[in-house]
Amino acid sequence: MIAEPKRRTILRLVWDQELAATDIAANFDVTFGAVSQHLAVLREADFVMVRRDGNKRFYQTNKEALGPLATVLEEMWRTKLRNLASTIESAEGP
Amino acid sequence: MIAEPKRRTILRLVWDQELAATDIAANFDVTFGAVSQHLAVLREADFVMVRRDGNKRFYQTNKEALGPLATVLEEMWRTKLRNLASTIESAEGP
DNA sequence: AAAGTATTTCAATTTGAACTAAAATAGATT
DNA sequence: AATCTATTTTAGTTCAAATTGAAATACTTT
Repeated sequence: MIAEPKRRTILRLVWDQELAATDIAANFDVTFGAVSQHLAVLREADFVMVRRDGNKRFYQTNKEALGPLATVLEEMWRTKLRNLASTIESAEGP
Repeated sequence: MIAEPKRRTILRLVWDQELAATDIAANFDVTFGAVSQHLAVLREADFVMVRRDGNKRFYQTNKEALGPLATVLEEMWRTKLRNLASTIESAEGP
């Protein structure tokens, strides 16, 4: 779930700012549709909130729904734990 | 890589003792070949050392090659971080 | 209303990892 | 040398998840 690196990146992108789906998608080199599907997964897990404004949908991380994971992720991005998850996921040896 | 639970279990099994491939495989309910392939992955990453003794190959975790991951894994098995990795991998929302 | 922009959803494809079964390698035992 | 035990390797299968491309939905602008 949050193992998927793109989804973690998305959570980080909208961690403390809203971004429209387009702007989120701009950060990846897969199709808009693919990103939209990642957003759907995050939405279903309630890990992001969506605000509709006219045409656009603004996403933002729902830290509360993340519970203890919120702290964990913040730690990961901030400290020496930064690469823990991705290391564990994808460590390829020295 | 180390995201794969069986591989983490293997590292744990041979964390501070040597075990022959057979004995490692006995801990899983997949075929011997499958386990051997996990061992191959760990070998290629240099995360395990192999000692050949006659017929058998004795495996043991190469903590040094793991670097900081060694500590992280030990922590995971010992403390509240226990489920961090698996939580991150498989969190499915509230 | 027609055309454009933003986004989601769907069906089909691709990809990659793990698995099985079987063949190959190699040392040990009879 | 033939067989047995231990292990790896290979080829092919399976399965889930990510991706694509296209169609569908919905709001905006002209």
